[in-house]
Amino acid sequence: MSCLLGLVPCPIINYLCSLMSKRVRVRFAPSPTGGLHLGGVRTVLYNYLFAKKYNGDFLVRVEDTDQSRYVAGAEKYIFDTLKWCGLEPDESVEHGGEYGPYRQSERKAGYRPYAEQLIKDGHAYYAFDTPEELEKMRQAPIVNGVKTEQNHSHQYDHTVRLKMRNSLTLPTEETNALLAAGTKHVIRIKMPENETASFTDMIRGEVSFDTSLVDDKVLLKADGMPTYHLAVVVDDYLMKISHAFRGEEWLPSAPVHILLWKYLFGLEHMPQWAHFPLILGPTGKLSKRDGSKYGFPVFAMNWNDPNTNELTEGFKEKGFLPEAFINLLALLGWNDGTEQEIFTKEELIEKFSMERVHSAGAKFDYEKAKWFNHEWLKKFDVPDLRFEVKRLLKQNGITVSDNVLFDNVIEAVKDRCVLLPDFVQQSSFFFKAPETLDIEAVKPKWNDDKKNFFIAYMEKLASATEWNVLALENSFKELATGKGIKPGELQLPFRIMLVGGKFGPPVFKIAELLGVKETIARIQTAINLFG
RNA sequence: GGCCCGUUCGUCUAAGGGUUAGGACACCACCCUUUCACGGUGGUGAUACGAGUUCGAAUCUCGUACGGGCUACCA
Repeated sequence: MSCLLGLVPCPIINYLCSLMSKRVRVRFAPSPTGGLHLGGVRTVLYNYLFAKKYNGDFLVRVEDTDQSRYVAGAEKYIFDTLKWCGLEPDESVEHGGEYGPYRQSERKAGYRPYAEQLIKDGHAYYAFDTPEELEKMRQAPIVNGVKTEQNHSHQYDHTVRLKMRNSLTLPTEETNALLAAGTKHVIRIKMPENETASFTDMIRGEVSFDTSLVDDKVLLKADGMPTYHLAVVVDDYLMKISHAFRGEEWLPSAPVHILLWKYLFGLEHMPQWAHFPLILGPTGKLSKRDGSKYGFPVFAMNWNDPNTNELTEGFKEKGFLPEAFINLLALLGWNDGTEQEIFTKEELIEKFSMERVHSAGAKFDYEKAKWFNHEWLKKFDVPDLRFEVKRLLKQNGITVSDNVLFDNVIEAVKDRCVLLPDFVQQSSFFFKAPETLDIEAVKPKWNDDKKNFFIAYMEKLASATEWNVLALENSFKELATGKGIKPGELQLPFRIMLVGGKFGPPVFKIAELLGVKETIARIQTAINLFG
């Protein structure tokens, strides 16, 4: 890592130089094991924003090398999520590109040579230990043969590797014989002793590790698949990744990756790294369980686990707009330094900067998330909402035939909706007379005077020459005053007649949109009902 | 247990040695509105603790406490 002159060890200059000297290429590497949760989507988002900001490439490759956890359908789900969020990759399984294949399982054969090279160079070794032997090793150092809370696991590291069955302890001939016989084995990295592995995190600054304290991670599994550690380094190199961003949970494995870069390709080719803070739930790291427990989604879209047949609700189905979703996610751990909170995707791309991402974890607040959606609903114009609202109404058995009315209704109603499904309650009554009226809200104060008022009002409406909010309101108040009733006392009954309940836009606005015929019909129906 | 990361209102955060520690969500009050909202005005509310450096510390250093992550042939 050096800047152009190679003299000034300044991270910022190095960083700027790296931006100038190579094309920005970032990647997201999901494992197809389930739904994409908030943290996952935010990782995608920050990767995407960074790539787009510097006119770079955003690549998605799939980590499907753990077959025991592979879930059919999860890969498609992940790409569907990216599509919904508007964060589509430039290169991926689905989008093609010149660095494929983009599934690790399809790259399987390519990883072993790198692991073998490490062995040749003395940085890795074959290990033949069986699961039972490993278990025995982990039990061994425990005092009095008892596992305790304080001392429960033991690493496969420099303190024990010379007591295990591997190519460091076995004679060369025996190792070769075992390999020739096709004995199950893994390849482990040989972590050096007393070295410091360090790097400059774009968010946290310098982070360093004592290599003596890191274990000899498996690089190549017995089935020939690479572990994440080998795969991420090899693929990032081959795919020319310039910046690698991932969650904070990866920070402890950084020394392994740093060493692999050093041994395999040279540290000067290692991407710039940043580790994002975790997104926390009410009681700790946000988990799938938090969703059902506290009643908010944790996945971007509905995830139906084919193994358990368990459905986890998503933000999409809950009624969030994708624009609001990425907005709220972007602000969970980043801000642009001003007081602006509502950002379009284009603004986020323009203003995003990795240096302003927080280093501390952020607790997810569902109330604030809903506020973002509300703001976006208000910000949206009617045409932006037609499709979704129509779909929701249809789902609830309401067919819209009058498109002019439909637009007017959306306009009248959208500011009072927080989530998309709120449109159903707020607008159904415009297209379909309420099936039940909240009689209890009217009955106690209902009397003949009021009844007569509405009978007279119907007549007045029937002959009205003007049909708009102002005219309706004026004639209503005139008539009420003339009959010696306070107009205010009549507004609630009028609302119940038209809407069925105590909600919706201003009552005269509703009457205006409903039109003369429907308004009179509803008053008549209600009068009959109230008696 | 070991290693790593972190710590400003209940929550998300601003403040890069000098501010009455600012904003947003939530909450409360009032205004608007005789529905519910939107909107407007105001209010309650924070630098984890202890040392040190400094004329001056939320800010720099150290320690303590607390929280989180990792410690798999999972990613």
